[in-house]
Amino acid sequence: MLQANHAVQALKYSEAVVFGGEPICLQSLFKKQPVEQLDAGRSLFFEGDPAKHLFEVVEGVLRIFKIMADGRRVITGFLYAGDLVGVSLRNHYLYSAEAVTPVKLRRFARKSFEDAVSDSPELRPQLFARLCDEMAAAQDQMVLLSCKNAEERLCSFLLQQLRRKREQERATDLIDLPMTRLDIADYLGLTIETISRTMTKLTNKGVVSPAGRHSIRIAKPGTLAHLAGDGDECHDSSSSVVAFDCAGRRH
Amino acid sequence: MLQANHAVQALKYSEAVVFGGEPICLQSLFKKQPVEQLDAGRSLFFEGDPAKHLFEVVEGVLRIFKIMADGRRVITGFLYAGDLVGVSLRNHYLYSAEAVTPVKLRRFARKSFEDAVSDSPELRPQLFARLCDEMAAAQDQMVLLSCKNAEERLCSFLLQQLRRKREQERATDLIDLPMTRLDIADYLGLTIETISRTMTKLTNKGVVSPAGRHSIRIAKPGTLAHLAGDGDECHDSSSSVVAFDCAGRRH
DNA sequence: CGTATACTTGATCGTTATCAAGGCCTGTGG
DNA sequence: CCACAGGCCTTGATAACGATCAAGTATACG
Repeated sequence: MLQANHAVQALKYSEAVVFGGEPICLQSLFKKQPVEQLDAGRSLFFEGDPAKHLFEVVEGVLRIFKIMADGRRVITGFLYAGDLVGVSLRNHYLYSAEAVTPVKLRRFARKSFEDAVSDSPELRPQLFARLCDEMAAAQDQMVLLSCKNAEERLCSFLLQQLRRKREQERATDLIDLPMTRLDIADYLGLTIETISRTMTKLTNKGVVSPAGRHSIRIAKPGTLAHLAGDGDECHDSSSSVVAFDCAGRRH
Repeated sequence: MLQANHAVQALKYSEAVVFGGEPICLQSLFKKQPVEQLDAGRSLFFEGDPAKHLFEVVEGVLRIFKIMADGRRVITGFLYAGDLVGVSLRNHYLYSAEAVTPVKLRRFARKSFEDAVSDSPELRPQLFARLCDEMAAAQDQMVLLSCKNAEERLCSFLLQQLRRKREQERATDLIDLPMTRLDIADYLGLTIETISRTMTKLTNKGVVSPAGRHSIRIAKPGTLAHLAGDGDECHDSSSSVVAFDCAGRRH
């Protein structure tokens, strides 16, 4: 959710100067703010807290999650450098946020942020686009949680990590997983044991090979994509009806 | 998702006239558009289609869904009178939309809508608020799909319907379910058999009593809320840490 | 080096999917 | 008005997938 566009960040910032200090991209808004540090495992805010600030992740990884009445935790997303935290809400945070790794971030007062975005015809569509990306990610996650089995879920997750890595680095097959197995389990709606077993299964199949506890090598990205079960994203509009008729029934 | 605010619709529309034709609420934008009809079961658009239009639901119920590669269907939401369809996207629809019941709706060109909202300092926060509501709904659905068992899921769904009904009608205990069991199943990530069995179980417990195929009486709303397992929405920020420590592990 | 934490593996159980059959509304045509 | 057909729903039997319980192993950190 709220994927990064930080590749063009520096460029946009220089453009901002040209337009008499009017920032052109969302990140440039945060540029003047001091960088704050958050140790691994520390909380940034809690679900239900008054939402006084937004944050931009400068470095590190955050998890955002909800706790159910009986103590079960649902991680609704991980946030990386360039992502914004705390946008999709009104008066109170929708979720809690914690540092997975040591995190560097910039803080922005909610009111000022909203005013700045509201005043700028450049920033508004950018914020809107981010919300839409976040919405699309949320829907993909619903599909995953509704339909996919353990293997498909884990493959989808690994694929997601691989894609993110490839956006910032050419031709990588080594991805790092800074979060724990429990984090992954709570994100995918599974248990740590199932994560562990499925990981072993993928290793035995030769799809991945472990490279330390928080790192993994993707040996067969194609197989991984196939096992993720997203069906190569074939959005043939006319075939939707057909697919509905011969609908399988697996959960 | 995109909950209705239609109670204040008429008022806002009259205010719009005062401000020299500048519409004050999102629905008033659609007021001039002709009402279109869609028979039950017919498609409004397909996932992946170029998103040329937005729609306002005037009457009836829509389902929005995605079809997976193997034909499985995930219903990501139902839309009712006052809801907007097709907002959270960019160039292509994120999901398919079909009429559950005969539907009346108003169409608006995407470009015109975006221009109108972009130009209006009144409309912008309204659209933003709707997106946030939609996001909150999506996250609740993720929690449901991640953690809740069949009974909790069905109770959550029934409670959702009851709340919606009560927003427009005082003290109702009779709700109608225009969608089929298959729709409910695909929305809750279950099968029709499980929906049926759970419904019977709730009937035996005296929590609900069936009133025809597409209608149901909520005999014990309190029990229903308790069984839904949302824990009375107790957002005590300090207790989040405690809850995490004694976290249960059920999926 | 030792301890705590994270992870892996194994055995068993439970919930829900799946397969199968029967019953009930709904709408249609005689 | 009734009979029939089709879809929709319910109920039952069985199986599978993943949760849970339990034990053992590896890794990070003091």
